[in-house]
Amino acid sequence: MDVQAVEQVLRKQGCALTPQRRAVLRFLDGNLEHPSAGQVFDAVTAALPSTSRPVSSRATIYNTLALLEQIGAVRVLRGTDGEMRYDPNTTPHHHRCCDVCGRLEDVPAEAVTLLLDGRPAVGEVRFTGRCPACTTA
Amino acid sequence: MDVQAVEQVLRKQGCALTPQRRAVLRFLDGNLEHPSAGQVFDAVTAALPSTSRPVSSRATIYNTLALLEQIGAVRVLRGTDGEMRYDPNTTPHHHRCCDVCGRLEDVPAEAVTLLLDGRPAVGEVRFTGRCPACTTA
DNA sequence: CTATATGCAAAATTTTTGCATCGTT
DNA sequence: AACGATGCAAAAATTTTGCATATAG
Repeated sequence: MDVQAVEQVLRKQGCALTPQRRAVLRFLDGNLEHPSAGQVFDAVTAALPSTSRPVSSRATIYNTLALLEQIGAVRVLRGTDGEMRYDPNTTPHHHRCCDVCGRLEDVPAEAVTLLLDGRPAVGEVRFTGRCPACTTA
Repeated sequence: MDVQAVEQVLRKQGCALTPQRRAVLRFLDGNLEHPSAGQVFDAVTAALPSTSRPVSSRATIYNTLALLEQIGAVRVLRGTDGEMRYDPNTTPHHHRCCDVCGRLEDVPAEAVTLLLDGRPAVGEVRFTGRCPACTTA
C-alpha cells in the first residue's frame, strides 16, 4: 500500500481526504502487525490532535477500512479470535496464525511456491501453529 | 468422532448424559457441513421432543461444544464470517474456505502431503477460493 | 455552496457469565 | 439425595446502521 497512490485514487473517485482517513492511512502504511479495527481506532484516536475534540468514531473507522478494501488498498483477514484484521500489504503472500494468541504472521509467497513444487498457490494459504512467543511459553 | 466412544468418555469423567448432549452428539456425528453453534442449537431444538418444552438454550450448546472440544471429540474452526464452526472429523485433514459464502470444505491430508512433496503438513492448512456454488454465480 | 463524511447512539450478532432450578447418576 | 447441567436473562465484544451535523472540495 502506497499512501500517495491511495490518496490519488480517493481524489479521483471524488472521496474527501479527511484527517481521519489520512490518519488511518498513516497508521496502516508499512504496518506488519495485521491490526484489528479496534487497534486502528485507538491509533487514530491517539494520532489526531486531541484539541479538536471528537477525534473519531468506530463507525468512521469501519467506513474507512471498507472503503480501502473496495479500492484494493488493504486485504481483510480474520484471525482465529474472530476479529477482522487489516493488511496493507496487498502483494501476494500468505499467513501463519498462532493457535494460542491469534497473532498473524506473514509467509512469503515464494515459500509456499517452493512447497508446491514451483507452482504458485492460488488464493491465500493459511497455516496454523504457534508463534515464537507462544512456543517458548 | 464416534458417538459410542464419546459417551463412554463422558461417563468415565462423571459427566451426565443429558438429552441435550445426546442430541448434539447425534447431530454432529458424521456431519461434514462444519455447522456453527447457532446451527447446532437449531438442530437440537428441532430434534428434541417439543412436548417437554424448554428444549435447550444457547448457553447449553456452547457448554456442550466446549466440553466436546476439551475431550478431543470435535475440532473448533473459525470461518471467514467470524462464526465458530465445529468439525466432528478429528482425523488429520485441512480446509478450503469460500471467500464469498464462508463455507468450509474438507481437503484431505493426503492432498496437502502430495503438494508438500511427500511430507505431511503440521497443523491445519487453510486454503481460500470459491466453493462450487459461488464459482458458478 | 454542495456533496460527502463524521460522530453519536442504538441495533444486530455471536459468545460468555451468574444464578436458581431441574435432572442424572 | 447430591452434584452437576440446564435455562433464562443479562453482559461483553465486535460490527452495522440511521440520522443530524460538520467539513472537504
